[in-house]
Amino acid sequence: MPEDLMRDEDSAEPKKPRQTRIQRKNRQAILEAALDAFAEAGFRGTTLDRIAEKAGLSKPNLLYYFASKEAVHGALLDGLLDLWLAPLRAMDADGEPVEEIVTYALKKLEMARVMPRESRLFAGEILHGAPHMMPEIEGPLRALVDEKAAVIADWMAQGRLAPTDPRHLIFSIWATTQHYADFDVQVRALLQPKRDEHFTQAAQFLETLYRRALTPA
Amino acid sequence: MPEDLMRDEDSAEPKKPRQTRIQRKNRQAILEAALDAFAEAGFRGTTLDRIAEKAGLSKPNLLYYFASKEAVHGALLDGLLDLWLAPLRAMDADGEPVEEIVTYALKKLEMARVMPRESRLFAGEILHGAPHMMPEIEGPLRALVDEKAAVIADWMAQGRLAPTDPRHLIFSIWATTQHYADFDVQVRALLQPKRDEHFTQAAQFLETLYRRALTPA
DNA sequence: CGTCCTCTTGACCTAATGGTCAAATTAATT
DNA sequence: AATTAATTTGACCATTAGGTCAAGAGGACG
Repeated sequence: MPEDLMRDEDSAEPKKPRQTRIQRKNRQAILEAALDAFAEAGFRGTTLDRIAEKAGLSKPNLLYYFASKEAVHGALLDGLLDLWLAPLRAMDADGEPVEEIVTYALKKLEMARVMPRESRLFAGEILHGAPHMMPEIEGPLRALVDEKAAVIADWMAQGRLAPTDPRHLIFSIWATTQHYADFDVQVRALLQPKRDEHFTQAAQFLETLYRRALTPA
Repeated sequence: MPEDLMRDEDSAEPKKPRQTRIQRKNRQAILEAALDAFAEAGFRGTTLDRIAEKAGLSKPNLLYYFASKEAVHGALLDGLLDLWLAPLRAMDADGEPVEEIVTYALKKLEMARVMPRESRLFAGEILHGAPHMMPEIEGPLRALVDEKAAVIADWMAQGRLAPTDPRHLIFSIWATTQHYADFDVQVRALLQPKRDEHFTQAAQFLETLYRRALTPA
């Protein structure tokens, strides 16, 4: 999974592979292990030994691939926002407004289901003040939100969507969908323990919620 | 604030004060400082020295009042769930359904505004698997949710509320409201930096959202 | 005002943890 | 096969952090 989170230095110029076979494999294993660990216990709660163990390496060997614990964390975070926002980017100004938004919410829910670790990693980062991600949030994220909020506002102005605050609408979609990843243990504890069935219910609920709230009178 | 989170041993039998004036003051200061610290940096990211410093005590002195870091954390968590669920408890089966739910959501939002630290403390706990709170979640919380879900289901059966999944409805209220506390830095980074004005907007948005989605056709 | 109990602290201990390093081992390359 | 470069690791180090302890300072009260 963290494949998506790894910056590939040489995407434009495949001059020198730079990454040997072994390197690629081990970096990969480290990021995978770290994602697991960080999502579970947070940055401070995760030890290098634990990551190394999960990755099947010795600690010094891990540090041969990443300069520090921070570096591992940073590598994970680097690609995360992009990955996370892909569905929002895909929201099409030329589509049918209600469908676009419902689709967005459902895609986001699906991501929460398939990538709960990424969601938790992100949640932890924001919860503790976004020390690493602030620039990306204030830059690209804000730009994207501004853009899409404008699209939604347009739809509303055209009467194709019941009027409400576009930004808070987006927040509510983030909140309701990520909730199923970030508060997973709580959700599971409060529902019957049928395997992931609740994601289907959640999808139905959210579709109903947003369809009712946004379909123009 | 953590006054509410402190277990008062002697509520029924005021036999022995047990708590001296100094004790009350210092325990209080410690919990207040710890709430700040834990909410900001999480359990593992918070040091006893930091708490002691914030509380204006020496570390050994802090440990005179609480046996361990765990104990401080536990003391904070102990009262938290009760405090957190008070608004849901207040939801009245005899009230007007839509109003009851909208009121609940708005109360919850208000709590997120007034007690963001408590919200973050809770979020961190759940995010990392609820190691301390699981019993309370599976016990009292689940019971309360079951009870209120039944009330909501009743309302829906009576046609006084548009039908949908009651539990997921509750989750959505938790998610959308707590989002403003837990993801505060993100919310602020994406909106104009007007002081807490966004809580008013959020209230309007949420009221609209739930009113539209729940008012029977 | 002396005694007992509460409170406070400086010094100290130990375990955990992030990180280093030189030496050894293994893969590439010629 | 030899040489070079990449990879791996055991031993080590320094710092941090949770927690202890014995002794001292402060308060309550007969």
